[in-house]
Amino acid sequence: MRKSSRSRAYAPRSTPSPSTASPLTTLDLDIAGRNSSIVAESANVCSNSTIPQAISGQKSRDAMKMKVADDIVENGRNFGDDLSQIIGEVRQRFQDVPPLEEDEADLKPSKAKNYDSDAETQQEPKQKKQKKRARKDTSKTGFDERFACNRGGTKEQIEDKSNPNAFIISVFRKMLDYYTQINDHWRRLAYTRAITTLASITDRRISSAHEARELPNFGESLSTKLEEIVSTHNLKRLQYAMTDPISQVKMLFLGIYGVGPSTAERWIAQGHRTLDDLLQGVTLTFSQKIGIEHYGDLNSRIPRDEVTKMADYVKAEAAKIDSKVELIVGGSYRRGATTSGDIDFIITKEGTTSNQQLSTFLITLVRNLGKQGFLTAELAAHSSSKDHDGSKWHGCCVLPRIPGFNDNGGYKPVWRRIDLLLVPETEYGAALIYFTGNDIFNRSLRLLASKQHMRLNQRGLYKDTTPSNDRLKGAEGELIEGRDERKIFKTLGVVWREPHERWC
DNA sequence: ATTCAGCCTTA
DNA sequence: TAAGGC
DNA sequence: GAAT
Ligand SMILES: O=c1ccn([C@H]2C[C@H](O)[C@@H](COP(=O)(O)OP(=O)(O)OP(=O)(O)O)O2)c(=O)[nH]1
Ligand SMILES: [Mg+2]
Repeated sequence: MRKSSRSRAYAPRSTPSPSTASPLTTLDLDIAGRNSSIVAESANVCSNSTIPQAISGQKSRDAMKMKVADDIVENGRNFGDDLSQIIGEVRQRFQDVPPLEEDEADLKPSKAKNYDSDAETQQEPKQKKQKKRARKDTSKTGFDERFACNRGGTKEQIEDKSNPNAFIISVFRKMLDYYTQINDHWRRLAYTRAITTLASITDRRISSAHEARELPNFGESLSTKLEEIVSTHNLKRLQYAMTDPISQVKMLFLGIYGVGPSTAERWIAQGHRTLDDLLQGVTLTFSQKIGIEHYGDLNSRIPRDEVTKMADYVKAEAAKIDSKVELIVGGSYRRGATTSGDIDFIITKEGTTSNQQLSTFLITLVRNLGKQGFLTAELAAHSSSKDHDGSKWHGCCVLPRIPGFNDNGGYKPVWRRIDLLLVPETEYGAALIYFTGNDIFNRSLRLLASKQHMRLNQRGLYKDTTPSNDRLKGAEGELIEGRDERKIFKTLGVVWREPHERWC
């Protein structure tokens, strides 16, 4: 059932020929890439934390250089020089590297380890000071500022200049970046929240652990770190994180589309340290193969004007199939980003009430775009393999040569990730919220909904069947609204925010 | 000890 | 089901 | 990592 079920339908898995990186012309596709976003985490909290293009949670980032197999050439050039050096270092120092201390895992909370994962945090078991700060009474206003969705934020204000604790924030952000890359889910959440707290303080400087401890979202560990930052102007943990060879390798592996914390750590445990090692020593999934093959492309950002070109291309093709179908570019593009990690399309049509009514269109669109060489790989697509109503299509694409636009100094295909989301008109509003994000905004909004005994997902806002009662997705709950974006905000008591104000 | 959003696809 | 991703 |  593995390979067989997968292959049928429209497009075979792609046949990316490493050396021949020019998808166009080849009929049918070779699909590849897609993005891998590690995006930020955290529910409430946010204000002006996470960064759009600067950090953008993407796996990219400077440290993301990589070394690819010699036979794999990206854009005609073999890249990986400096990375090679880093890797080389890793190789050597590898032998006497401590067993990667704790775990940093964000896996299952199952085998919870009690001991602090931070060596430096080892403090005496000082009795917890009662920190039962009175929580904000939100019952009256119905407006809980602890939720990021209620604070909003624009990509501009992310660079909060004059904040008395700006330096502390900057260091915490680096820690956040680190945990984002290393994919430590919950620490990311914790740091995001702490940063939000600090960012909201505009009238004073926090300079001691004691002082910090009184703040929301600041526990023992973060308070201690804050003091260390203020007093020593440095943070050992960060210093270590940035230089630890194993962490670097983990980040390298996490940059591969289709590789998460579990796989990355397993490979490291098995002794792998470079992408070469992986190509030769492990069994890769289809996505991972493409992830490695197009490591550079897929970890690079897409300029806004290029996203626009891609959108035009796809829309034009869609119009030939069914002019009534509407395509909206969501994601960071809709939020006004100057660069995006991928391109996200919402596909809808007036009068539709189910994905099935759109699946035929999708299949045709994908087939046509594949024939043209625009789509180059299929990474996930329920729609094409099953006869039911698949709701999404994830793959890769390459913008063809456009004279005067991307052929300066010669055209070279660049693989980009593309996501298509099928949306019946009845779910348009909820889907728009979902696909516009950002992710933190969404989570905040959903958390807020749940606290009001409602459930928000990409299809709609539902009235739940009691908090404890259900929990089993069997109980759908009653649909409150799915069509209108604004109504959903309103029902939740959240002030309307334009897409560009949803950077959390 | 649990929760931190909620859902879809792949292997 | 575990893992990865949106 | 923090709150409950
Ligand atoms: O964990 C996630 C990831 C994404 N999304 C939503 C919000 C996001 O805006 C949209 C598209 O996902 P994508 O990964 O493309 O993020 P983006 O906001 O478009 O940023 P990028 O520029 O990296 O593509 O899906 C979530 O709800 N949860
Ligand atoms: Mg996107």
